[in-house]
Amino acid sequence: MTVTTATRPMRADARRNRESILAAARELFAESRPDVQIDDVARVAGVGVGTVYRHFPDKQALMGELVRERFVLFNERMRTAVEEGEGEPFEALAQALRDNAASVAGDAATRFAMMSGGERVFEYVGEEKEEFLRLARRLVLRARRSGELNPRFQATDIPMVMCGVCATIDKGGWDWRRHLDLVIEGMRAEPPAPPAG
Amino acid sequence: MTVTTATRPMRADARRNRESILAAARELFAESRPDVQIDDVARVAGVGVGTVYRHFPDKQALMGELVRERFVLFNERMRTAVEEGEGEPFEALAQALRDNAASVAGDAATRFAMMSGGERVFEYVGEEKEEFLRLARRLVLRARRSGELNPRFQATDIPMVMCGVCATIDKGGWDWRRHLDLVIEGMRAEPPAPPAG
DNA sequence: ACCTGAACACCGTTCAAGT
DNA sequence: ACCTGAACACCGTTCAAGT
Repeated sequence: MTVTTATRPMRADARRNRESILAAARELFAESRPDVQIDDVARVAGVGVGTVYRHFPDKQALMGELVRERFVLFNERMRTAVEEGEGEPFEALAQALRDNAASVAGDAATRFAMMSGGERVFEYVGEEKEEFLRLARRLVLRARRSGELNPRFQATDIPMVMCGVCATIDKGGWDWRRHLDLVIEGMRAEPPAPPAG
Repeated sequence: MTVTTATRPMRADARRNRESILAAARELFAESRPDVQIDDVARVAGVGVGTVYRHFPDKQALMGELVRERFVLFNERMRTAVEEGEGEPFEALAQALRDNAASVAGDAATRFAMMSGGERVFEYVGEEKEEFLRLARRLVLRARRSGELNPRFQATDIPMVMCGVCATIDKGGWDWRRHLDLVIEGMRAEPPAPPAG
């Protein structure tokens, strides 16, 4: 007897509208710098404002869905790292971070949603965030056992550093790859002390 | 013949008002989570809204001044590191970063202004930002010469990593000290290759 | 020279009426 | 069951009138 949120299938037009709204949001959030208005999202999606609010209780929920979908991609990448990184556990972890960072770097809409959407945005990503952490724990544990990962590094540090790198992606002309590489260097275990003498 | 922005002294009541407004802004930005209204700033400062706008062209300018004042403190700390860190250049740099991060960590108002104020906020901090970079360059150069700093680390990486750490200060229950320590480990030069054999 | 606050503009959100 | 868009509420900003 499992408890599932009973989501009966949507009417076809409603489903289409929902997709149009998300597509419009992605387009507008990605392009416009100052801020995006729900009226514009509705217009570009070809629906009334009320329809946007029928699908998403408020603006943050709409942003939250963009973030949630990005997390689904993060998790796919993390799963690949778990499955295929057996041989080089540290490098598998590092490369998953690089790929996920590149993934946000290429998605201005989600970045905007994550950064300026406030905490509430992540309320809509609960399940995916948990799955992310489960996968992170597996990657971290394995890399730690291989001795290449700094033993003080924790799985929860992964979203932390991702957030840090992400925050610097479109500011100050900085180079996020350089930032991430720096962090990855910090994640490496210190090499064993040289043989005495 | 130097060009200075001719700022004639303000009338005493105007100066007092300006200070009240900044104090009110600091108080409100630090406390209220969702967002702060200019009307509230004016009320707490005991002035009319128009007075706020007479002193600060818009909300971002007000936030910008909070950030600017924090940068003045950053720079004081950086100068101390330059002057007193001769003996241990890497540690001097690292400790300046730790102290400045602690400084923002204890100032929710500025943090809020930096994070949610958008790029425009930093337009009001130009001079202090340049001075910060000058000091950063001196610290980095010296630490690099000592051989303790990763030679690929640049002065402009300092605001970048500060921004990254800062972005994670009041989210997700993360530990910013841990985050910064990780980055500092990444900044360290790799130890010389062990003697062949 | 500076202050005030009512009025305006803008944009997130609601809801009565429609299919 | 879902859609529409005019109306409302909220808040940043302006400006005519005041000292």
